[in-house]
Amino acid sequence: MNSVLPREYYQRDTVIVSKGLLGKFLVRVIDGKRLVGKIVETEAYLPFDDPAAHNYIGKTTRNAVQFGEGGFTYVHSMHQVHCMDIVAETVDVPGSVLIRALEPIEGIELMMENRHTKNVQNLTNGPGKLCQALQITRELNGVDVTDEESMIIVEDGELIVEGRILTSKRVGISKAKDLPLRFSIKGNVFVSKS
DNA sequence: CCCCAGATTGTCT
DNA sequence: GACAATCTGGGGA
Repeated sequence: MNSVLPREYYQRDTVIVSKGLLGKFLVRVIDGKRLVGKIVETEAYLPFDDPAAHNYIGKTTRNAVQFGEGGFTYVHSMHQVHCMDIVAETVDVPGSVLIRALEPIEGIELMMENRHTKNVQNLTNGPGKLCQALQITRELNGVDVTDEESMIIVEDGELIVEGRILTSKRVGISKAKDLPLRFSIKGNVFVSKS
């Protein structure tokens, strides 16, 4: 088993954390069973002056966790679908990293049940899909991913060097849509399509 | 209390 | 590639 990434890992610039989380393992523990996916695609939502970020309108009940310390989950739902971020930086610096796609590693059978499909490439290749596969709902908002006892943790994995990172425009937003803040592992087939 | 926009997905053309 | 499905939080009246 890999070591859990420490708090300090997240207390850095949002873009640095977004790139750094590529190749790391997202672990969801359900009844002692581990569902594991390697993070292959992320997007950065900046702490300030980012009109596409949920923090742009200021602190609200929904986005409050973004204004807290780094290393906690931020789960929200829209269009009857859930999305999960991991909060970066520190108190009152509300940057976050949207987890857009995973490569399934462990617990694939259960992910298939949750997604009602046996197509491995269609299990976790999108922010809403991976939340369904890992049973992530908004009760899991604000979970500490640096605590081994949590139901969601992030474990150390591969270091993806700059040359293997594909940088592109963020997906599915209407504001600040041209900023190059989407990061993925070049050539990985589990990266979301659109 | 009502209205609306939104970090999506699956399906149909 | 277009579009509907249909939920939640925020903001204004």
